[in-house]
Amino acid sequence: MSERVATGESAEMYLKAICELMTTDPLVPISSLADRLGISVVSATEMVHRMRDQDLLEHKRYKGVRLTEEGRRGALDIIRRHRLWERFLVDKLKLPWEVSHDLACQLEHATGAEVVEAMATFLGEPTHCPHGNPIPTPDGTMTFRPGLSLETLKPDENCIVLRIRPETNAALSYLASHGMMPGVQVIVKSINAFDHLWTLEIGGQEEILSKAMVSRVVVQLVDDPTEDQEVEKEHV
Amino acid sequence: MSERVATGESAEMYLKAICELMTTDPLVPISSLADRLGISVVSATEMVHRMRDQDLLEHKRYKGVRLTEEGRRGALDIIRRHRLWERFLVDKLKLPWEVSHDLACQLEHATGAEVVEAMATFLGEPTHCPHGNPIPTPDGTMTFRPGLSLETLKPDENCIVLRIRPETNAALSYLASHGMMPGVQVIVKSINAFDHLWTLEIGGQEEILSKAMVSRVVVQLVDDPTEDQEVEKEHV
DNA sequence: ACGAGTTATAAGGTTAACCTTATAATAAAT
DNA sequence: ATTTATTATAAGGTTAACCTTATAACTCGT
Ligand SMILES: [Mn+2]
Ligand SMILES: [Mn+2]
Ligand SMILES: [Mn+2]
Ligand SMILES: [Mn+2]
Repeated sequence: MSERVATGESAEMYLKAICELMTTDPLVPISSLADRLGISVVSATEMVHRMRDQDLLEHKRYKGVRLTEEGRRGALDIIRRHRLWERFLVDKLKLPWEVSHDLACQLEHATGAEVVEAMATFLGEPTHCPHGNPIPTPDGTMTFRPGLSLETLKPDENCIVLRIRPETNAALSYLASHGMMPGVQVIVKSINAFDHLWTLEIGGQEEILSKAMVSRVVVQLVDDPTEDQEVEKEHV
Repeated sequence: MSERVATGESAEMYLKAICELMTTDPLVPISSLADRLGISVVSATEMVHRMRDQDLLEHKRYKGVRLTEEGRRGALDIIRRHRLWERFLVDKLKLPWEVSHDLACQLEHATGAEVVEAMATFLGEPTHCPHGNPIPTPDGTMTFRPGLSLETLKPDENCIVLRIRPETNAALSYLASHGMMPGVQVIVKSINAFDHLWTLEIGGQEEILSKAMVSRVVVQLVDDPTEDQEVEKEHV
C-alpha cells in the first residue's frame, strides 16, 4: 500500500467515506459526505477544497466529488487497515463484533504500512472483515463477493447473509442484537407494504426489521430451502 | 485503569514524559520537559498551566512540575498501553525491537481500556516491555526489578542487562546495533577516564560506548563470572 | 421559463497546540 | 549584595479543523 498519501486523521476519514459512498453514487454530493461524517456542509466543502488541491479528489460543482486514482489508493489503504484491525479485535482479542468497528476506526489512523502488513501476515491474510466486507489488497484491489440486497427478496425466499453495509456502529449493534450477521440463514416470512416492516426468520428466530435495516444486508440466495444449503457445500 | 483522564494525545505525552522524568527528579523543570518533548519552553509552560487547571499536576514556580495522584494514574495508564503494544509488536508481529517503541507511541493514544485489557489477556499478562521496563498494572502499580546503572560498574565486573532507560528510538537503535539488550551478558573491559569511553564485552563481542549510552543501561551483577551465570539458575 | 430547493461561497468565530520575540521575576553563585 | 543564568509571562502569530449566519449561484421539476 506504499506511502501514506493523506495527512491527518480527518482527511483519512473523508477518503474512506467518499470511497464507500461512491459504491452507490459515482459522484458523491458534498451534502451526503457531510451527513455521513456528521459535520456541516460548509466545513465539508472547505475540506473538499483542501483535498482537491492535494489531488485526492475531483469536484464537479453542484454535482459532487469523485476520488482521483491517488485518492482511491489512499482510501483503500485506510479501509485495509480498518478491516484488518477489525479482524484482530474480533479473532484475537475476542471483542464483540459490534464494537470492533468503532475501535478499529481509532486504530486505523495510528498504523503505518509496516505494522499493517505484519498484522495481515499475523492474521493469515484474511480476505473479509467480520462484517463480511472485503479487505483491499496491498496493491489496491477490492473484490466483493457477488450478492444481492435482502430487500430485493420476496416472501418464502431463503438466503445466507454475506455482509452488512454500510458499516456503522449503531446499525451493526442493532442488527447483531437481532442475530443478523454473516453466515446466518435468513428466510423472508412476510413483507408489510404499508409500514415497510419485514418479518424474517433469522437463524431460526423470528424477527421484525424495517426496510431501512433490511436494505443494509447483502445476501446470497439458497435455491432450495429443503436441500440444506447446497451453496455451502463447496469442496474446501 | 478505569476512565480516560487526559484529553488529547498531547496531554498524554506530557503525562508520560513527566512520569518518566520524575524517576530522576522529583520536581521536573519545565525546561527538561520541553526538551524531552521537543517543543519550546513557552509552549510547554502554556500546556503545563492547562494541565494544572485540570488537576493533573502541580507546578512549583521556578522549581518544576510534579504529577498529582490523578496525573500519576493517567501516566501509568498510558505507559501500560505503550508497553503492552510494544510486546504485541515484537512478540506477535515480529517487528524489530528498536522500532517497536515509536510504533507503540502512535498506538498508545488510539486505544481505550477495553482493548488494552483484552490485549493484556491475549499476551498472557506480561510484566515487562521488550526493553526490560515494567508494565504498570491496571490498578496503578509499577515495580522495577532491582538493578544498578552500568556506569557504576568497574573493570572486570560481569553483569546481565535488565533494561534500557529512558527509551528513545535513537538510543534503542544505537544500543541494539551494538548487541545491547535485556538478557545479554556484559563484562566491563576498561574505562577511559579522559574521553569517557567504555570498552565492553557485550554477548561475547567487544564494543565501545560513550558514558552517556552506558548510563542508560541498567544491569544486575553476576557475582562470579566463571560460575556461569548463577543468577539465571533460578528454578522455573 | 420560472420559482423552489439545493449547492456554493463569503465572512467572521472558535479551539487546541504549536511558534517567536521580548520583558519581567526569581534563584544561585560569586 | 550584586551579577548571571534560569524561569516565567506577555504579546502576537500560525495552522488545521471545525462552527454559524448570510448571500449568491445553480439545477430541476412543473
Ligand atoms: Mn477512523
Ligand atoms: Mn467491518
Ligand atoms: Mn505517543
Ligand atoms: Mn519499551
